[in-house]
Parts: sequence; C-alpha cells; structure tokens
Amino acid sequence: MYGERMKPTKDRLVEAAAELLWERGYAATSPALIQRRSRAGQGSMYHHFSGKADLAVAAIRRSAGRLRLAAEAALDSGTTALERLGAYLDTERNPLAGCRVGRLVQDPDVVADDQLRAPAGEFFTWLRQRIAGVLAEGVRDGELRPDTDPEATASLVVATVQGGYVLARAQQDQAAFRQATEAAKSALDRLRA
Amino acid sequence: MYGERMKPTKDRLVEAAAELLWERGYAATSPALIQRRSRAGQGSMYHHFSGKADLAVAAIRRSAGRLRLAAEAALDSGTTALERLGAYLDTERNPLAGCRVGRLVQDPDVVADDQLRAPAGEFFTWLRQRIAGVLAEGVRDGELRPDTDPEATASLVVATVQGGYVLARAQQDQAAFRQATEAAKSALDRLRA
DNA sequence: GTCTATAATGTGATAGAC
DNA sequence: GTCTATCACATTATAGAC
Repeated sequence: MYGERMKPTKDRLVEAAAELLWERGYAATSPALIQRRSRAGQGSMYHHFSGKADLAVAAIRRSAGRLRLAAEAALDSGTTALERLGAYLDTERNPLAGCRVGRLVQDPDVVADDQLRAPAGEFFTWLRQRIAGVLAEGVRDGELRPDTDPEATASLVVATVQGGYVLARAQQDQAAFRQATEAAKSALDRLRA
Repeated sequence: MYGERMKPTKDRLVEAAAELLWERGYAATSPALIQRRSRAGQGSMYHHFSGKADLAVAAIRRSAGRLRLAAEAALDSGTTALERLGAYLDTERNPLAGCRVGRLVQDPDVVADDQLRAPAGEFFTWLRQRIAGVLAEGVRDGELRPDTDPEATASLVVATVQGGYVLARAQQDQAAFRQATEAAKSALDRLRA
C-alpha cells in the first residue's frame, strides 16, 4: 500500500489517458500528450504498458467502470420502473463532450482492434440488460403494459442517449440532447399499464 | 461540359474523400490516401483545394446531400405518416459502417472547425424538421394523437438511428441497430389516435 | 522505475518543372 | 492542371544510461 498524497505513475497514466480519450478520441491522443498530462516520462509509460493501445485498453476499462457505477446508481434510485429509467435518462451529463465510451467506437482504430473495442461492447451489453431488467420488473409488477418488450425498449433507451450525444455535437447545442431524452421519457410513459 | 466516360479529377477527389471519411473518419484519412484512391497526384489535390480540410468540407457536403436524397425518398414514399416514418427507419443501411455524417462529429478535429462541422449540423437540423413535418401532418389528419410533440418525437427518431449505429459498432452486430429502430417504430405506433 | 536520445515512419504542405 | 521532389514536424517506439 502507498500513501494518499501521490498516486503511482501507472495510475496517473491510466487517468490521463482516460481523460484524453474522452476529450480527443483515440487517434488524436498521442503517447506524448498522455505523458505530459500525467507528468510521466517516455520510459515510464513503456515500462508499465506495451504501447498506446495497451494503455488505452486500461483507460477504456476505467471509463466504462465509471459509467457503469453512475448508471447503477440512477437505476437503483427510485421505487417504480419509470422513476428509475427517468433518473437514468436525466443523469446523463455534458452532451457536447460526448459519451466517454460510445464516442470511441466511431474511431476506426478502436473498432479494428478487438482488445480496444471489447470493453465498449461489454459495457453496452451490460447496460441494455440492466435496463431491460428494470423494464421486465415493471411489467411483472403491473406498472407497465404486458405487451412491453423489455429488450427492444432497453435498446431504444440506450440508443436515444447515444444518438442524443451525436445530435448535440453536430449542432453544438445541449438542447438537442435533452429533447431526445425527454421524448424517450414520454415514450416510456405511454407504456404505463 | 465534358464526356461521361471519365469524371474530372476534382470530382474524383471529392468522391474518394467522401468514401474514406465514411470508412476511416477524418483524422485517419490522409491526403496521400485520398490521392491514391482517386488516382490524382499531390499537385492536383492542392490545385483544386487549399488542403485536407477544404477537400473534406466538399466531401461532407456531398455525403450529406446523398443522405438527404435518401431520407427524402423514404419520407415521401407512403401515404400515412406512420408508413413514411417506418420507411425511413427501415431504409437505414450498413449499421457497422456507421452514418456517413453522424460518425464524423465524434472527431475532435471536425467539431473544432466550424467549416467542417456546419454541413453535419445543417443536415441534422433539416432532417429533424422534415420528420417533425411528417408528424405534424399526421396529427393534423387525425392519424396521430393530438398530444403528440412533433419536434421532440422527431429528435427521438433521429437519435435512435444515430444511437443504433453506435450500439451496432460497439457490439459488432447489426441486430443491435435493428432492435433500436424496431422499438422506435413500436413507440411511434403508440401515438396512433 | 525512470530518464534522455534517437530511430523509422508518416503527416500536411510547398516548390518548381513540365 | 498535373507531376515529382522535398520540407519541417509529429508520431509510435526502442536503446541504453542512471
């Protein structure tokens, strides 16, 4: 164990890489940039990681874990299914920055390398199933209509958030994101039994 | 005017750039790559365009114009509003490749340069308004519930398609895209008066 | 574990001949 | 209008001292 005042170099590298991947994407994030932000030298980075891709995998895992915790918190918050899903949709932040994870899969280098893509794929698989679970619960409790398709509806919710990011960035306007998530909430409301 | 058998170099450059931007994104598309694919030399490219960004603007405009024609065709096809929107949602192709336009706005270089971003922003503004128009028509004709919000619902439709691309790429599975668009169609169906 | 020096390759762009 | 040669710079990565 080590003290709290200074995180180890390896950790600082992962943290800096995660931030930069979010801000700039994979292609535009150079090792030199990561080194500068983490105050680590060239040698340190190549001591702890085999290269840019290896470090990026660790950073993407960290970002996905963070999003997972945030989603878990929102989906656990309310009492009814619609409250929980509403909390999740309202939780999303910083539409202009894009999604820490979803943003990356548009990058050709990330999709080409299965090591890089896998953490993103696993995150979305988990998220869809988690949301589908909340919806299935709502159906079981008689809150939602029995003809609700939890799997498909979960895809709609996740896709709306991801698409909202795209619209917000394309138009450089947060409102585009909010309009999409508000519409998703209305659509969910119409599933009420 | 010129013959049909050989397109002019300028046109081949724009075409090659549009393809490469779709396949690889902006950052990963180098001028050298565009020159090779269009069979144009270094000199030709810099004669017709001031640089990579200038050529990319022309290419993005071409891609956006193409998507606009495709969307227009689908949204003009059926007789009822729900038929037209269903045709639009079913029209989308090649989810693993991503959207020719939406894909680009995740790139930091594209969003940083207003010249590059504007064509994408304009395309989505147009698309949302066009879809909102179809929805408003459906409300006016008594096909859709009077409490339908055309603007918000249009955002939901466009976001679902863009988000569907993200999910499909993250999981490397077309089905993720289809599930999202099918759910969007179900949601629209519940707006029936 | 961390540093500096250096390599090999590729980038976007320019110059000037034809 | 198109070509080839060349530029200055950044990239990812390695070597070897400390």
